[in-house]
Amino acid sequence: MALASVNLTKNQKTVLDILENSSEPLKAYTILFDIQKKGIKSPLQVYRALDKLIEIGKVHKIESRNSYVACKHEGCNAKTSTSFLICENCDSVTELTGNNLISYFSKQAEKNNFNYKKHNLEIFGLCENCKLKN
Amino acid sequence: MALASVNLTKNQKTVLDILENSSEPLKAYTILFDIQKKGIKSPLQVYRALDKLIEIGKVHKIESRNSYVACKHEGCNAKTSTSFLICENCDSVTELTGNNLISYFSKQAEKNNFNYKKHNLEIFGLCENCKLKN
DNA sequence: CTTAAAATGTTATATTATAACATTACAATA
DNA sequence: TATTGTAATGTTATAATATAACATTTTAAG
Repeated sequence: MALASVNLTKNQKTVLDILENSSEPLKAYTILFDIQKKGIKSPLQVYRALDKLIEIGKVHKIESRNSYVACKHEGCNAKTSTSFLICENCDSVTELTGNNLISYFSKQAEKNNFNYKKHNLEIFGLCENCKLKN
Repeated sequence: MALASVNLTKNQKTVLDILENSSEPLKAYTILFDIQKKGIKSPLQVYRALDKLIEIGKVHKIESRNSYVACKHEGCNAKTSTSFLICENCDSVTELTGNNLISYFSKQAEKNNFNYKKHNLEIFGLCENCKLKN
């Protein structure tokens, strides 16, 4: 079986590759336009690759921006939950890790008799670089 | 000046009214179809009303669902930040309030030298009713 | 009243995402 | 290796979500 990445297909590898080499989140149609040389011609091919990559946790979607970002954490367990710091100035994105968020949210949910399963968290503000510049 | 709601225009009132009387979040085009009798004919009229209502904090957007929900908290200060519990079974939505989340996120952000401004949080799972049924 | 800002009405179009269906690749196993 | 079932692909069309542009009207403040 080996690592999930070993099993990626051509289209999936192509899409993951462009995301991993991007310094910022990309939109589906941006990905499409950037890789039309590599045989991917239709939106659906991009979306299907993204779906799979998200499913195995190699890519996360940033909901508020309709953008996609490659996960940098080897063996990231965020197949479902994601937590991001998003810079409003330069659009850079940092992923928060660690389970302390999950246990915190579980408790918050419990107070409302709600059974926690997963979450999306997007924190907006200024990254270190942009803080210094302003 | 008085309360923000006093200053709402006809279209804004119409859109807010349908959201406040809905038991669940609504999509923009659902709102449009539901209120065409009241003189709203184009998507833009709905989106403009929504933009304004979001700006004054009477409505929040649920990013992962492209849906909109009326805020039930009198004088809600969540003009920008939002925190929701979303039931995966029945799609009901509960808004979390209180500033403890904000101070928690500020600290998490600071650990990454990130200057917190606002956030969107969406927690998915089972609401109290659906927990009991399953 | 006047005037400036905000909201409206309308048409067109941009952006994001999925449906449907025929075909191909591929791994498990009989 | 032949079979077979699952996943992935390729392709066309279309659905769903959201904004641009611009002329006009309403509104509230001075």
